[in-house]
Amino acid sequence: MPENRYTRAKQPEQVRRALLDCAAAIAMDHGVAGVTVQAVAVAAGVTKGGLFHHFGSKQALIEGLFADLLARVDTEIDAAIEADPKPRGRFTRAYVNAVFTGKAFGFATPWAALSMVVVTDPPLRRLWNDWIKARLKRHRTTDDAPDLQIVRLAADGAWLSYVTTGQTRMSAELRAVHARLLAQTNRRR
Amino acid sequence: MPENRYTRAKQPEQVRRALLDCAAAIAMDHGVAGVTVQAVAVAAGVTKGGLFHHFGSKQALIEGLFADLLARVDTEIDAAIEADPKPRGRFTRAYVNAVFTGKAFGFATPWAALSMVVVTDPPLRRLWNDWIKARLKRHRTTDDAPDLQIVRLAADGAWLSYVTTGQTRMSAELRAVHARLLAQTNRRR
DNA sequence: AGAAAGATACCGCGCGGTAGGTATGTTTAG
DNA sequence: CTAAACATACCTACCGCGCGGTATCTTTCT
Repeated sequence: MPENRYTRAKQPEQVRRALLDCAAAIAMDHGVAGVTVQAVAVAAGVTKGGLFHHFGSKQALIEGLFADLLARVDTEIDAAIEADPKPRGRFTRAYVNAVFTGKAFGFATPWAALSMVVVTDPPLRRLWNDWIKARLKRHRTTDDAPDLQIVRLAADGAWLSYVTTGQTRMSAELRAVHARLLAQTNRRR
Repeated sequence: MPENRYTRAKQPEQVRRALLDCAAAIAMDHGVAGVTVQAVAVAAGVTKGGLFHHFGSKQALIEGLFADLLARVDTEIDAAIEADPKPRGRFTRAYVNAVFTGKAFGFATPWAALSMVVVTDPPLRRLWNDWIKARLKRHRTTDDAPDLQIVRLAADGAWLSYVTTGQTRMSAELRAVHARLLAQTNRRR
């Protein structure tokens, strides 16, 4: 039964998306170590060779995934900022909300797994640093204050705590922290 | 030239220590991915077989390293607490100082590399969770307050920020955060 | 003598990556 | 209009390497 396997519809865009999404999904529930070229390829219904056609190396795949995630975060945060009537702390609030309840890099997202390799991997680290640096510069008129910085750091810490506990749902304690941090961005100091 | 290779002085304690220290050193400047059984063994001047005599598996080695680090942190924090005259926020202050300037798991320690795998590795995660949980319970009379929790979270966030920037020295900005967090533990609320 | 400490040699596996083929699409010459 | 010519997308099969781990032997300590 020599059924021909070369019958795939050619939709490079869709395949690329599928590869990215599958990589994210695998990173999410098998850990970043589970993100092997093979696994991603078969999950996307493609072979390894096909994957390497879109991404020249595993590194390229990871960076692509990372960039994609950052892009989503960007749109999410921009939307939140635009909807925020109060100038001061706009970005910080958007950031905190993104971390705690965001669809892009909140809890229970591929971000959790990926951000770990960010620490290890210099190229990825650069991408992240550039991103946060650019955002801070862009919002320096509304968010450049020591107390807001601490709020953002605490959000990072909360996120880290959440990740290390490995819970799937957010604890009441963390929700309380969330509320408290938001309040802190509104308080006059 | 049949030079005899079995000339090692037998000091198992020292070898064990060397293995742990070398593993830490490698994790520190080659990343956690560089911590291979072979690399650790040769760095400690031992063969793989020798290593496996002390640690039955790689996992055991990692856990041993982790436990060792935690023990150092413990003594460091205990000392700091004992030297602190003011009851409220004792542990939080000790924790913050440990994170920012501590010898055990401050910046530029093997902790940076290791803490990343803590997130990934369930057994290690348990060890960490148990540790912090026990400490918090132990100091609940002095450090169980929402504002102190936020201070600790911010310290974690600062540590994360430091690690992701990959700097070897602490920036002036982070030093300012350090001071600010310490001050926050003393403030009456 | 016997156990602990360590050395040597070897294995299987799964990984990232490559080589070369075959379909499907797009452009262009007659 | 059509068919050759080329480019893109994807597949199959394979490779080398380095890893964690094991089996077995030799030396040293008590």
